[in-house]
Amino acid sequence: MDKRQENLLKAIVETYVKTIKPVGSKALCQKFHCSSATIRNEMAVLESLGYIEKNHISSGRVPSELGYKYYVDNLMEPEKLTGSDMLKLQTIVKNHDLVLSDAINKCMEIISDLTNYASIVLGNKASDNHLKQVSVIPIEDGKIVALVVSDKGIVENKQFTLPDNTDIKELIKTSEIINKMLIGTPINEVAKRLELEIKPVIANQIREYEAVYNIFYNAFNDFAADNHSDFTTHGRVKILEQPEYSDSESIKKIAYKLDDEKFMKHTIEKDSDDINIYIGEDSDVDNNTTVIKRKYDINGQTGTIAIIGPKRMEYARVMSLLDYALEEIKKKDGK
Amino acid sequence: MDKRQENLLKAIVETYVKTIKPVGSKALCQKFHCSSATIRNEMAVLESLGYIEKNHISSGRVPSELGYKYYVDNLMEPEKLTGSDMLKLQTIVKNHDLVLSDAINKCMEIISDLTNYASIVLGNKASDNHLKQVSVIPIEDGKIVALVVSDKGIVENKQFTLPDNTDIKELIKTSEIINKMLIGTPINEVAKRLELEIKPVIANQIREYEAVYNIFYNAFNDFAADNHSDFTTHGRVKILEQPEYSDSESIKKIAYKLDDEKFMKHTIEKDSDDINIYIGEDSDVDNNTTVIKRKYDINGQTGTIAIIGPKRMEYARVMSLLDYALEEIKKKDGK
DNA sequence: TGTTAGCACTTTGATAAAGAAAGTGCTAGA
DNA sequence: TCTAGCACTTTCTTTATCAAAGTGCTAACA
Repeated sequence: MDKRQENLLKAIVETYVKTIKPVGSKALCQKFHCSSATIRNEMAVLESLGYIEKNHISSGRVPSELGYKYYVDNLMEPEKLTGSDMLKLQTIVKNHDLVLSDAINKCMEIISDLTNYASIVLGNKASDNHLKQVSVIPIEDGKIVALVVSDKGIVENKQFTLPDNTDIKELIKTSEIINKMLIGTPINEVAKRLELEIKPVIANQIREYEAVYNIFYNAFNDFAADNHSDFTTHGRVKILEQPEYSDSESIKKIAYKLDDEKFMKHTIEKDSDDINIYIGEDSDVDNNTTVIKRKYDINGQTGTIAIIGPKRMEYARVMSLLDYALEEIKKKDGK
Repeated sequence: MDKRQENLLKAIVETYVKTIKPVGSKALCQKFHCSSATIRNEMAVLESLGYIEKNHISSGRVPSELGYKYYVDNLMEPEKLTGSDMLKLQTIVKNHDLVLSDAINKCMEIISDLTNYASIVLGNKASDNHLKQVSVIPIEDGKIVALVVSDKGIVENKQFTLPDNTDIKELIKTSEIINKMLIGTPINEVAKRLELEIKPVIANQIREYEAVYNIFYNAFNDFAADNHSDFTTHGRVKILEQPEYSDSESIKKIAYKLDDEKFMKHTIEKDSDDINIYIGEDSDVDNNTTVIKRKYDINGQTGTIAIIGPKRMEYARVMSLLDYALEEIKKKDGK
């Protein structure tokens, strides 16, 4: 591919992203100062290389998956955000006195609004959360709430009906023992240590220790790997405005995928790179869909954010929006 | 309307619900032991009364909104559930040792699965929740988590960055004061009492009392009226299987509504009757949609459950499913 | 007076035909 | 190496046709 062919591919991708219509040779004459026939010849080359495709023999060209990939890897230029886009993100970050995770969520909500793509925020992994405190609070009707708080501020709670013969005091005593012995343990390892270290200890001190043990065991299991609730989606409906999802079959497909938390988590956690762009087939969502995911680490708080939209995505703009949002948040969180 | 006309309306509604096709006169001959012409004459009467409609001059008949209402109020007979339906609900209620609210949620999820309608569970109102405990837990980076627990077991948590000059001890001391003075207060009144009763008290005892006060004020405000998180939707995607939502415009419309928590809460809370059935226009969702809502009170735990589906809903079956689920839960919770 | 057979009439929905629009590939000449 | 020209292809839209389904009405019947 020579320079002109690269420029042509770039122009085809960017025109198609804007117009959503297959790009014909005539449309690009002006930009390249040559005739449509010349463009057609070059297009034939790009097509033989697999970067662009035709829907049918006499239609304009559409970027192929390979074409998008080449564009993203080699041709895309960073896009300058509009003042309005920047302002909206700034307003969020500055005006509200939000903690980090709320600020990230708000920003991703805004980005989803601005672009009509869906967005996802996935917080720290369970293994990055360490036990800070467990407590037991009696509520009405002989029930209790077990609370688990991690050092990152994630809170999980679960209600239990207090088994007969169990004294609330025994639960509280056990929670104190746990707090003494297990603080700082990665959340997903607590259940194991509970069995190995706590159970033998309470066996001597607590009367109904089996029942008590089970309550804590269940509470922690809910908070264990892959099950913590620090996962938020925005714009699951907004994305339906994209014409790629305008027939009911596509709508259902994308809606089901976005609704499937387990699947989305897996897609977003699968590679360990800082930035991944999964285009079409690679997205595992739908041949027409792209997932852009990106890790963040702001003063030790880590997580992943992702944007889900059509393959025909405004790649440069999305990258800039994510950059800008993370930078603004970092700036503010630092001060 | 005489008896035969009522039976005819009943047959039209039930046939249409099953077949989703306008009901012609021929289809009902057998059932009524008469000719299609007779049925046509009776249909003309029902149409003039506004209970059924035609899509076009030569199409079969479809129940009108008024027709559905009449059916629900006067003609519908309680439906015997299939063994399989009952079994699925029983399995949930019995096998898992779930607390009440989890059991209700699970059941509504099952009902949504069984029917392909969406379902909603709305727990106790903020005013039914009374303060049980507030606590402050320091986490990393000088942040804290403020926890509010109600007597119904609802837990809300909010992170704050600890303002400079604020000592965590002052926060904890304040939380103890609140726990001493305000336990039992309806959650939505706490913010007010905080200002009137707590603020003056801590003004003398706490150094940076303004900052401390603000943290608790904000924490409670989040838990106040209409903002508590005890609201769950199931089957927002499942409902798209209904042919009423098969063109993209209808899909988007229902998806937006179901995604709008504020709107759904309002729809489900608006009347104070035990059971309300909002058909079509009345549902405020969509002319093709019905909302069935129903309050429950199981041993003092109150709330509302709702089913959202097409106007062409299996009314009798849904009512029976809701009845059965609530009864099973009540049975189990009592023992 | 209620019921029914018969028939003309209407709308829908599927299928096919026709023509315009958009765009390509290829050839030949500059 | 570029370009003008042209035949060719596919899609999209419009129009026509025809069977299917169902109604309303009339007239006859029990």
